[in-house]
This record gives sequence, structure tokens and C-alpha cells, in this order.
Amino acid sequence: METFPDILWKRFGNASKYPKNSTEDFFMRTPTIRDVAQRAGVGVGTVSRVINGSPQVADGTRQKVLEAIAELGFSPNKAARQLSGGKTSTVGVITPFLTYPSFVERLAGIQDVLDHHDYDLVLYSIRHPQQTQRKLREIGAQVAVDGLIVLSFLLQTFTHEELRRMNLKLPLIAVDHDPQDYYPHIFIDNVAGGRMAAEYLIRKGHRKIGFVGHVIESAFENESGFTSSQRRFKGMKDMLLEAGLPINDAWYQFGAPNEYSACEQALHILSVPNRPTAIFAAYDTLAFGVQAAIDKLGMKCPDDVAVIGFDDVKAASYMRLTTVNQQLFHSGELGAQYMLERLKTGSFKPDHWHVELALTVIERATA
Amino acid sequence: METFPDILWKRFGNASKYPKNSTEDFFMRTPTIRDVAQRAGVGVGTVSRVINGSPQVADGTRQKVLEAIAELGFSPNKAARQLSGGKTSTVGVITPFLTYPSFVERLAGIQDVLDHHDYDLVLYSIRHPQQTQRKLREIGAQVAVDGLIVLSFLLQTFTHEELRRMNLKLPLIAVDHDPQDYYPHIFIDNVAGGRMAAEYLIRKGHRKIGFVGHVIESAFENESGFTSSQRRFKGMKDMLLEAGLPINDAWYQFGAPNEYSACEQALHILSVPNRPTAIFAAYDTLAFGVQAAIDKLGMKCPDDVAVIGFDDVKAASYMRLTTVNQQLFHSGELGAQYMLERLKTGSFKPDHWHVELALTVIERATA
DNA sequence: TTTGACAATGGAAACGTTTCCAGATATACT
DNA sequence: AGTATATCTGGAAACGTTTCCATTGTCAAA
Repeated sequence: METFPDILWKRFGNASKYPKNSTEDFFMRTPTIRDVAQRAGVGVGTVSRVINGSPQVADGTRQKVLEAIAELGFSPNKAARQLSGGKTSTVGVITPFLTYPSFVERLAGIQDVLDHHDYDLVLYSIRHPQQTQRKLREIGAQVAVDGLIVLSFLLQTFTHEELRRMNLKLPLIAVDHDPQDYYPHIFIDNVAGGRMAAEYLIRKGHRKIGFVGHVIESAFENESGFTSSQRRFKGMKDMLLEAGLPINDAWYQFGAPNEYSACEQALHILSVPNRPTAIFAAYDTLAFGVQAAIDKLGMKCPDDVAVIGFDDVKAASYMRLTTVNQQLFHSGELGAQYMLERLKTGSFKPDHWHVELALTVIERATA
Repeated sequence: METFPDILWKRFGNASKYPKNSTEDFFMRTPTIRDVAQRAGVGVGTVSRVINGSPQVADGTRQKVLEAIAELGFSPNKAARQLSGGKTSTVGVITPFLTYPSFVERLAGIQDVLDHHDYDLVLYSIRHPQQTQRKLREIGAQVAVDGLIVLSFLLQTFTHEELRRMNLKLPLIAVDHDPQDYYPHIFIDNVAGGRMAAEYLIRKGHRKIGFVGHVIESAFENESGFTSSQRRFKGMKDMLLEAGLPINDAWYQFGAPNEYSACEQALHILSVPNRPTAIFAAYDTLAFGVQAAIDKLGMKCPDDVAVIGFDDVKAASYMRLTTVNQQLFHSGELGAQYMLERLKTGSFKPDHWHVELALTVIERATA
């Protein structure tokens, strides 16, 4: 009971270490650059040059080689390529082990760009912050990727000095990362985003504004820098103070980053005697929970209580949620794009060192 | 303006092709197995044996080697390992380019298992079905992965014969795949799942049951085998017929696989004079859209119209959605687990050839 | 003491590329 | 014709492992 590929693998896979003699192997081996060279009647160097698009090849020769490649169905072996030339055509993405929709959308953006440039994507995940250093060291030492995109978490513990000690020879770019000078990064101004959300609600006539956010409890989340909820909260409060609007701690609740918890929190907020007329949720996912709470209390969303989210994940548009767009997919695209450019040119463009993405309030049905 | 790693990379990275002479390089190179051997005063073969856990090493020697490895911070080069031994410690996952939550949960399961076994995960995505063959061939030829997990789509076009022609030497396992005899696969009985959902609603006293599903429009979706929505619909209809309940085509709507579209469809269904009292949504995401529609019409979810979904994605529990659980995360875990076992033992266990996962109705607040 | 068996070890060859250098060929200029 | 220059090409060496074979050392049995 074996797959067909299995049988082939067991019988011929990784063999061919000995049968060097017979020119025409009865069993088809995976063709190598040598086979191509022989077939085209040229040297291996020439084939390599053709593969890599070197201009130093006569047109006629190139033709012959390309034909031989096509006939044999040759595709260069990645490992050999990497071992010899130091290039893997692979980019790593390292993330906390989370499945937030926002993470997925960013990843999709990265994948999309890499795919168009024939780069592969290796996904690393970090479960515990202590793993981070070891993992980075491993990745660096194995030379399995050409570059690394750090997605949605903060390398707080990795200072300049520590990386120097690690001797990590790997270009790094961070997507969704607080501004720091150690690596290029793509980021948003969460405080400003909080202000924008609050400002929008104020402009809509709201004077009592609540907040549902993410409480930072575990050491991991803390060290990983999941501070966006806090920043957004700060931005909102700043705005409220400036506008001279009331601050009431009973209107602000923090909990786990999921809809269910957000629903509970919203229920609390909406049960106080002097309840707010609008709620700002730190993430869209939390906003969905808030909507559920409003529903549960028999209230109407835009009229009794307005809701604004943050992120603009795909589901937000389906749910007609008013929210702050932060260009999730695009952030991934940019990260990948800059990384590829870095790999091609040898250095990051100064402009790509510190890239802030614009935020936009998207007005839909909930506020 | 360069990252610190950048500078190192440019100056020393991939160099060391020449400085063979001086025993003590001033600039630290990435240590190789030879460095370890020298430091431990043994041969390279011995170091290799230690790394790979061969019993053919004296304890004392092993100690020395391990120490040298630790001191130098040595980590074996993946490319070299692969080129020589044919093993990559990497498993590929190939999927249609989609970001459905169900896909992500399966992927998370895979990632989780691989991570625990020090395997890397390479993510391939297919945008057009025509790519599939080329992509598979590439993956096979590059020998960049030890095995391939085909996730959430059907290799309909790849018959036994075609794969034989491709000479694909790669163990394959499919997760969320219709039963076929060509590869091992993990699957669910979608028809039975549809029956279960319908049966549940009937048991709850419903006699008029609607359906919101996914219309198969594009060639890609068609060829990729996105037939689960149809199967679930068939199961439901079978059950209704058996129970002698009414069939009314106005109650069944099909559209794009997102909340928004599902909302529209549900609005249609609930606007007919003789509307159903319960709706079965082919996916949880669609169920969320149905709930939105109910809300919009000023109806109450469990009382006026009941809703049952399918998949039991994470969000379903937050949303208190009654649904059919299909063990998404677990399906990924199993796929990865079986693949690793295959890689270790050389063949898939007969029991793992054809694995059906149980379905369970999860009763929550919406039906 | 000799022999045989076996465990432990060192090191060469092989994996399939890229890159560099030297050589060959063609072209242009004296 | 002879020389210089530019273009093209072949092939060896190198990348860092694993694996196999040969060699050494050890111990038990004769």
C-alpha cells in the first residue's frame, strides 16, 4: 500500500551515486546541469550562465541550451545552488504563533509578492519568547533563507548589541513593528490612529465614548510588544482630553483579544447607568464582539450605540463595520518588495528604512 | 544606512572562499563541521555521526564533540546536508491562494506539529489551476522539501498516470480532499455533514429549512474541487426528502463565499412570503452573513430564524454559532503527523491512507 | 601468543551548482 | 601578415555535509 511516488522514491530516489558508467541510464534520474551540458554539446559553465541570464553567451549557444533544458525538463537543484552560490530564493517569515486575521492578511501580501518573483516562503513561528534568540540563531546558521521578515511582533530583547554578538548575517525587515533604528521597518502610528477614531466619533456628535481593548497579561505578549491596543487607547484619550470630553474609567474595558471576550466587556460598559453612546474597539475582531453585545441588549448599532473598529480586516467590510484602515495586505506586499530589492541590490534603500503607512477612517454602517 | 547584519553580510558573508591559510581567522566565519572536528580533535565523520545520533561513537568522544559544538555555536548547514544526504527537514504545504479562516486553522495544525519536530514549513500557493502541474514539477525537481501536504483542494487533474509521467519523487498527503486512491488523504463526509445539520434542525422542530451556499463559478474553483458546499446541500436535501419535509427552491441561494454575499442571499430567502424558519449555511463564514441579514430585518436569531453553520472555525465559538465541527486544526495536525511518520519509516501506514474525521453538531445559541 | 571479530574512527568521494581563470576564436587596427 | 582587444567558452575548484570503506585498537577465544 504505497503511493506511486513512494515507490519511485524508494527505488531510485537519491540513488545515482554509483551508476556513473552507462551513458544512458535505463532509469530516469533527475537531470542535472551536466546532462543539459552534454545534450547541448557545451560546458557546464555555459549552461549555468544561461540559467542565470548572463549576457556572456552567444545567442546560438543560448538557444541550444534552452532547448536541451526544455527537452530534459531540467530545473536547477535548489540545495546545490544555495550551497555553491549562497542564494536560496527563499524568504523566511517569522511570527508569533497566532492566527489573527490581520496576521493572515499581511502574510497573504507577502506571499503574493514573493510568488511573483519565484521566491519561496518559509514560515517560522515562535511560541515562547525565549525561543526567539535560539530560532534566529538557527535560521541564521542554517542559511536556509536569504532574508527574514519579522511579522507583527517586536524584537524588543534584540538590541543592536545582541545581534552583533549573534553575528546574524541575515537581512531583516519588520512589518508591523514599532519604529526602532536597528532594522528597516514598516509601521503605523497607533496613537494617531486612536486619535482619528475618537475624532471621527466626536465629529459624529458623540460625547461619551467607550473603549474595548486588549489587556496585556502574559509575559509573551508583553515582550513581544503587543502594545498597539494601548497606543490606540492613549490616542483616543488624548483626543478626548483635548476636546474637553468626559473621561470615565467605567467605560474602558480590557480583555482577551477575541470576539467573545469583547462581547463580555461591552456588556459591562453598556450596563453602567451613564453609558457611552459610542465604543471604539482596538481591533476589528473586538468590534464584532461589541456588536454582538449591543445586539444582545436589544439595542441598535448605529443609533443606540455606535461602533468603530481598527484594522479593516476583510470581514469588516462584510460586516459593514466602520473602522480605521491600516493597509494590512499592502504592508505585507511592501515588506516583501523591499526585501527583494535588498537582496538584489545589496542594501535597503534609505527610503525603505522607516516606512509609515497612512491610516484612513472607513465609514460604513456602524458609526 | 544599513542594518548591522547587512554590513556583516557584505563584508564577510559568503566569503571565506579564499582565506584557507591562516588557522585562526581574525574574522569569525560561520563554523563548519570541519571546525568542530578540529576543535574536538576528531575526524569529520565522527562529528557527523554525533550530530545524527549514530550509536557508533564512544561516549567520551561524543562528549568532546558536543562540547566543541556548543563552544563554537555550530549548527549544520541545511543546504549541504540536503545536497549530500537528500534530506531537507522541510515539508511543503500547497494550497489555493485563499485566506479562508478554515484554511488558516488547518495550516496552524500543520505548523504546530512540524514545529515540534524541528521541521520547517514552506508555503506554496496556486493562483491558477494551470500552474499546478508546473509547480508540482518544480517542487519535485528542486528537491526543496521532503514531502508535500496538499491542503484544501483537489488534484483532480492529476491522475495516477500523469504523476507517473511527471516522475514525481515526493511523498504526498492530502488534507481536506475527496477520497481517491492515488494518495493518502484526510477527509470528511460532506454529505453526511449536511444530513446532520438538517437532522438537527428537524429535531428542533423546524419544518421549513433554507440553505445558503457557495456557487461554483470560476474554472479554478471548479477544477480545484470546491464541492463541499454542493455536497452539504445534497445531504441536507436527502434528509429533508426522507423526513417528508417540503422542498422549495426559493429557500436555497448560492453566491460568493463571504459574509457580505451570504447576507444578501439570506435577505432574499427571508423575504419570500412563506419563509423558512431555519437556515443552514454551508460555511460558518456564510452563517455570519445570515445572522447579519436576520439582524437587519429586525428578527431575532434563534427565535424567528435559527441558523446552523458548518466548519466550527474559531470565530464561531465567539459568535455563539451552532455549527458542525469538522476538526480543522486536528486535520492539519494529522496530515503533518502522518507525513512525518512516512518520512521516518519510508511508507505510509495503511491506516493512514484513508482517514475520515468525525463530524459533530455543536449546539450553541443560534439554533 | 596468535587469531578473529567487532567497535570506533579518519578521511575521500560524492551530491549539483556557481565562479573564476585560462584558453580559443573572432574582430579591428597597424 | 601580425598584433591587440573583445567576446565566448570549457572546466576545475569550492560550497559543507553524509556515507562508505579502510584502518586502528580492543578484547575474547584458541
